[in-house]
Amino acid sequence: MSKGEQTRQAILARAFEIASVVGVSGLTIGRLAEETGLSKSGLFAHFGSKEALDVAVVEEAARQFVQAVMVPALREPRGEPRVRALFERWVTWGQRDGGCFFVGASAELDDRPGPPRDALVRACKDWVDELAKAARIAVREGHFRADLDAEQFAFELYGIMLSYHQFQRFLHDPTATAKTHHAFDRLVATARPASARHR
Amino acid sequence: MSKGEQTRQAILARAFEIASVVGVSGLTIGRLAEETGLSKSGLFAHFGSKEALDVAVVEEAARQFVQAVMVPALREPRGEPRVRALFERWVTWGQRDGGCFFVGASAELDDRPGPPRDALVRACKDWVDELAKAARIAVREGHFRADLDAEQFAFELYGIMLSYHQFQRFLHDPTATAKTHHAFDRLVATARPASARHR
DNA sequence: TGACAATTAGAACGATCGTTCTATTCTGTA
DNA sequence: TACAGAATAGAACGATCGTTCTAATTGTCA
Repeated sequence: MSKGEQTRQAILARAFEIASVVGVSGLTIGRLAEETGLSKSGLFAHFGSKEALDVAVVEEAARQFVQAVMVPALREPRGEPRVRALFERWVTWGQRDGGCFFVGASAELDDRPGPPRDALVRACKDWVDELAKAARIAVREGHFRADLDAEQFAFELYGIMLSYHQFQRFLHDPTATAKTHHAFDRLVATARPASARHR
Repeated sequence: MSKGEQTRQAILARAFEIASVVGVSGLTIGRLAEETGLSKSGLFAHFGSKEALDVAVVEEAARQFVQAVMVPALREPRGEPRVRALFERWVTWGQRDGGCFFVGASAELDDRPGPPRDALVRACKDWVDELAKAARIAVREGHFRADLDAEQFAFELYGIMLSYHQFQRFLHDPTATAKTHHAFDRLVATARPASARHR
């Protein structure tokens, strides 16, 4: 890895952390230069524009998300265990400083068309597809009932995660984590075949 | 209403619209002055600081939410119909320009302590309490089962709404509305007494 | 109607934004 | 080791941010 790519990577790592807290547009080239020990222009040269930096930050976030959530969860056994692992690691991911990058960025960019938004939409869609796919596998494994709507399942799972974020990080509800797990357990219980719907 | 309060109100109405689209910190005094036909300083004098303006915008949003969602829904019959009305009007509220103000503002302010955040938290908590209260009434009316956890119900309802917002406004999923209603129907079905859990 | 207060405009402030130059320092290779 | 190109620094740009003055205008009530 050349010197340039090396510092570029260091910049993005810090940029991702900052943007998780203050948002994509709250991330400023001046502050980022300060915190990485570079000059504004020196840093700027790595990206060419703020918009390109934003895109790179989104891609860095997606990269880290894959490493922290998807890769480990996909090592779990197919079916319900994997669905549960995906969810658990997702929740853990949302506990880092500034909360889930994607939750904040989605709300920020939903009315701002352009490359950064496009990159973020792609990442989120991939994630939803991954959740639905895991649910379909659980159906195939017999853990979930045959007529389960996997995309509907992903939609509702996503909602639980968003609600967790809202109650935990914003409302500071001390029972947020407990509510989140109850909601997940309830959702999974109704996804199981009628014969296994105990709990 | 004096001239001052009159223009102040006109400013806030426009400010709320703008902030719904570009966020609270995206709302700029210069732009707001431009769109209301006032000078920057003339407008500024009504609030004294940007932070005070932000608080006023949050309060204006809460005022409009009460009028558009809560007041009409509370005229519906107690129990499940009222729960349904609250949810339906909530979804409709989220379809205005820029989506639900509170969804965007919550993500924006969750890491920014201060009066604007405090005002927003109060408004959101009031709303969660209202949802839980409606669920408790539905229990009392016999529409929902006696051992229902009303706060858990409100948590999950909130999640469905947030997921709707994400899938509709951000991911542009054409089935977002259908998924939202399915999720709501499923949630309500599991809230009903076992004897009435058809559907 | 006249006078006092409330309201608005206009100009300017320092700070910071993204961006563009030019110049300097560093790195990798022949 | 010398040289070409990559990487970084520094200064400056116009624009816009929130804010503070002072001055002019307008509304309100005796």
